[in-house]
Amino acid sequence: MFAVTEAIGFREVKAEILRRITQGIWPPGSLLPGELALAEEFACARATVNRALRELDEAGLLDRKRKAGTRVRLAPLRQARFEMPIVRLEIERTGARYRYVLIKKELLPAPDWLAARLHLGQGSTALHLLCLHLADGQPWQLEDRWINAQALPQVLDQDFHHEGPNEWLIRAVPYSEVEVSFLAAAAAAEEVTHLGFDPGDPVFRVERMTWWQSVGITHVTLSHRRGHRMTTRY
Amino acid sequence: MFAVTEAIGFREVKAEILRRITQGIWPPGSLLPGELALAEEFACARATVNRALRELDEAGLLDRKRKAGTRVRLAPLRQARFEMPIVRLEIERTGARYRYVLIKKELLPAPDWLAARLHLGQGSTALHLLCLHLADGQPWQLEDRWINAQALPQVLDQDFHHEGPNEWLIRAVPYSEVEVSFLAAAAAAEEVTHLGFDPGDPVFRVERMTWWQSVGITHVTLSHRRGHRMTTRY
DNA sequence: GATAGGGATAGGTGCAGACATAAAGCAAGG
DNA sequence: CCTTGCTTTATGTCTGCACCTATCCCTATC
Repeated sequence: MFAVTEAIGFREVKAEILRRITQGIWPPGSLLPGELALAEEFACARATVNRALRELDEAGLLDRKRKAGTRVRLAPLRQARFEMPIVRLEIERTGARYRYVLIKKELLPAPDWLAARLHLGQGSTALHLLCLHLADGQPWQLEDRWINAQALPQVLDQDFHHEGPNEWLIRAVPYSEVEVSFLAAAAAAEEVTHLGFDPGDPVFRVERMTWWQSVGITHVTLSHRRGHRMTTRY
Repeated sequence: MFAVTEAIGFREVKAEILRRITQGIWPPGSLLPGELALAEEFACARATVNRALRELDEAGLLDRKRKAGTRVRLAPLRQARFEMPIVRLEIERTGARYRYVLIKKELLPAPDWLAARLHLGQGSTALHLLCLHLADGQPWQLEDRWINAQALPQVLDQDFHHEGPNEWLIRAVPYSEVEVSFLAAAAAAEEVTHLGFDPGDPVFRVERMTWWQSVGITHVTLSHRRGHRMTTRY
């Protein structure tokens, strides 16, 4: 038939609005036209404009309030998003051969710091695991994990000699809340022994805690090999 | 009139689907009913189901493909999102008094490593700045910044004695691409001098590079005070 | 002048229907 | 058996419409 006018998609609307923001046509703090006006300008439905604006809002570039309208954020919210895949996949993706070693496994009364952070009651017991993940035989990541044995009695049936607790937990246990921290620390004894650091060397650590409906499930400290970086691009 | 049946919102649909996933009703890898079937079950429009599913997909819990349908991810994509506010706001939010000091400002030929990482041509010049951000008089963050002086000639008119380059850049310069890295490093001379570290102490560093339409704008290394953690909860 | 009430407005979300598009899977042909 | 191409189908997206709700802001009142 006749050439149909290209349908305007939310991506195009989003791109154009982004352009106007980055090029200063709509400077920081300024008020954007209403959704209806934009829909008219772009010759599309308001829902399309809405989605574009909503995504830019989520990306931290806009500030939207009912009745007040949509404004360009004074300082764009800067955020970084990191993917943290399972170690095995991360290693295999580099082309290296993955190997896993269980170094220690012990059932202990939960230490105070653990009880406090996971909100455990007095006298709780926890399974403590120390595991090493290797890439082509080289130490890659040391995993120091505590698992709430009350909340997860089935954990005692696992031997964790051939599969890390990480992958088992992901498969077997849901979580509702997570806290992740990144930090730099001086290499401790176990990091010296298993990752080849010298005492006091800077180590990049990730700490992760998870809860399921307010009950603490697990706490893990992941220590990375020398020179490890967590990088993201967007 | 008569009691109107509560409209089903995408949040409710999302919550119910999430419940079925976390409680194992729809185990990892399983195929969910189609959007149409779900819309019928929840007595809502397909668009509502679509939004719920789309958000769960973005959260990394689902894997959606046209024609193939929607599946529960075998391993939920684990991701962490960090907000990185402007240092001043971060400090003021803790209730502390913010202070900023310019330590060094020099115009230099871009060093090779910088030229390589920002894709600068031979013989480029760059403005090098060293700044300290303090909270209640205590060093909080050391900012070691390089700015492409070719791409941003107006940077030479700034004196940066009363405002950090960070805030000026945010206000004045757009960017199209960003790379952020987190890492642990041994304290270097400047970190020892200005942040009170002992030589070799572990320092948490953030490196950030930005480009505007493929031309490098700035590279910054942010070194944090002792014990700094980057934390997120979700 | 301070405050409480009441539009008017902008975004938030819902619905039903339509077409677009990717891709799985079957079928025909080599 | 392998490749190519078609059909089918689930998701992706858009359109218009409607109603809800938070809020700004103006006005009436104390």
